[in-house]
Amino acid sequence: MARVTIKDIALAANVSPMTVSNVINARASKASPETIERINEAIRTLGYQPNLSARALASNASRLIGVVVPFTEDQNQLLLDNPFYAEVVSGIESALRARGYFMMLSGLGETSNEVDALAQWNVDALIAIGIYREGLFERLRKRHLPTLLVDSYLTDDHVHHLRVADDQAARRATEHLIAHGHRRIALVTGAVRDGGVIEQRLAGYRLALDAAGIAFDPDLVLAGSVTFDWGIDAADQLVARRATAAFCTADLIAAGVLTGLHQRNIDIPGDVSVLGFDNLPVSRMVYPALSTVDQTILAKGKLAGDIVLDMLEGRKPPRETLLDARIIERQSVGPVPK
Amino acid sequence: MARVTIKDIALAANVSPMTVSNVINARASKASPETIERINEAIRTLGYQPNLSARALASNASRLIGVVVPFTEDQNQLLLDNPFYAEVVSGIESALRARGYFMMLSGLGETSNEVDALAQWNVDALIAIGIYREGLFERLRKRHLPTLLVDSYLTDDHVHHLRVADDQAARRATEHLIAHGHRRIALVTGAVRDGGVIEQRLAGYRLALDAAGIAFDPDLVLAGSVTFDWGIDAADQLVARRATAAFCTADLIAAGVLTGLHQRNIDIPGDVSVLGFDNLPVSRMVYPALSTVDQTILAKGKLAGDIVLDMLEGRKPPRETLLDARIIERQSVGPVPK
DNA sequence: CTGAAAGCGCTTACAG
DNA sequence: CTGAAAGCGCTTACAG
Repeated sequence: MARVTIKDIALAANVSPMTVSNVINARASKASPETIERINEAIRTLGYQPNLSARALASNASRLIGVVVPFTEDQNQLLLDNPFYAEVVSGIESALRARGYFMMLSGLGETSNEVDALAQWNVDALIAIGIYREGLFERLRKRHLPTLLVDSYLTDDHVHHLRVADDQAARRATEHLIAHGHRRIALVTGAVRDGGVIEQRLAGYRLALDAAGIAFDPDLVLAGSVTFDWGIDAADQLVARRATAAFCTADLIAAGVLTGLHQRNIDIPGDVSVLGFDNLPVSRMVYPALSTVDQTILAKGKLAGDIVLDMLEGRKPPRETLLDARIIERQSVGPVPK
Repeated sequence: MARVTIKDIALAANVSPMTVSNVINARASKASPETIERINEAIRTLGYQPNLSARALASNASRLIGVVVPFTEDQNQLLLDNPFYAEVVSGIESALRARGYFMMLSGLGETSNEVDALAQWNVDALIAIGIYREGLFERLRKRHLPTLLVDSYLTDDHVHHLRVADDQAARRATEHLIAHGHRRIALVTGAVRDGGVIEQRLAGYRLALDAAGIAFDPDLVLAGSVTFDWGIDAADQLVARRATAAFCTADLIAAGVLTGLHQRNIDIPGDVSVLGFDNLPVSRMVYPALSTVDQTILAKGKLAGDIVLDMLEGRKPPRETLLDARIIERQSVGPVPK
């Protein structure tokens, strides 16, 4: 039982292989209704499955989209430490699947060449999530692949962008805390990097402070990494610096802050208010339930998929797509203690 | 700048394309050191990248592994609702990448034919996670693809298995609760299905009860779904049925139970003890930190990748691989209240 | 140690 | 509306 090919179908339906190809690819008006019916019948009875490698080779288009997610060298896996990635990827996958494309997912290290690997499969386009390192970016731009950068501020004429309006979102978040009477508001965050998302959020935070006439205190910016453990550590400094509220630029960090605060028997939000960012599922699971900035991650992923396919199908989506974020009020933010 | 092919290399190095092919594929002893050096030089300067579609077509092997994760029809995305999948997939991806294979990831619905899609790409093998439905299984077995089932008890001669020793793990978990003096121990779980993992855990739970001389009470088995929300609801019944401890067959459920209990001002573990299963990252983030059964998910994913590649490379791994699970003690389990 | 030839399963101009 | 031919970029026996 060798693989059934287009030739077998052609034989069975009494046409040439090329007519079969035309019918399969729905190039209408290229075959009579009867021919089409005969061919489809043959496809059904013989159980024909197109060979996509062959198609990709011949047509120079693969219907394959490469998705790269950064990972750090020391922990060699992706998705894991931040559920954010899982959710974006999930959104992308469903958007692609809905439109008949396939996803090739790869982690992307600092030095290695996973992008090359994807290129070898002739992916039609690339979606890169959270790329900020210039080096990687250079590597990406060398291939003239249609590329969508999610959550990156690196600029280039040949690249499309999708992100939330980070400065605005951070500004609103900070204002939310100010509206509850807080003035000593810490920003707990990952590393601030050029071209990264956190830089923008820091700017939004400062804008809100300025507008409220609160002096910016660099000691209140606690930059570490986007991890639960960093949040636990940051709780110490929060207390030491007498902050009454913490705006965390990731729910993962916020969850850590909550845990760190519990360990010191500090009441949330009685003593300290905590606001997150992302609205990950985990934000509902912690105690107290975390107030956070919703960035509709899943929708973002789907949109990423759709934008990239629009690019491929010549629908010229805008170079930059900005998503709105809104605050979800739960139990972790309250009025400033007297 | 057309694509540089094997021919270009051959031309530049003054050999035939087939020698280039031999060198690229490291078929040793097939070329003199000088030839090899000349070819590699040409590859470097011309920036040659093999076309994997062409290779797959010609060699009838793709180095592509299909990974399918079930999703439910109503919510059309994968990974999302259970971080467990994200972590397994992450493990698989890194194992495959380390050995030069690629992962093709797809959601798998009840009725749809994503497996067909993967087959069209000529994946060399399939890893299916959490497949229990007979229908799907039939579809899988029809293709004579090497297949590894993760967390499934469906049996078939042509399939390999990887899972934790669920009955044993559940038994030990229940015994852990019994050792703390509990006798009214609820089992909070997803739907119990033939060929599913939960069936086995239920069996282990009963074994532990029997061994301790505790009568099995069907009212104490709370079966819903593997979700946070189900956990919240289950908390009500826990109270109504006067359970002093809950063994949850997933951390996600346990997180919900914690939240539901908090809403009723029930102290954990003072009034009710809660034990989870999985040791997801979230189990550290909830309050109190969740005692749980560690099933080393990431390692499991890596192992899944390695087993499948061993199969492909003719190393004949055992048909069934069983993982051990151990209990991680944190703060959610305590002595039975007097 | 190296090569000429055929073929993997498709699609793409080009004809008719 | 349909077909014969060439080609996509590789690999695989088979020779020498």
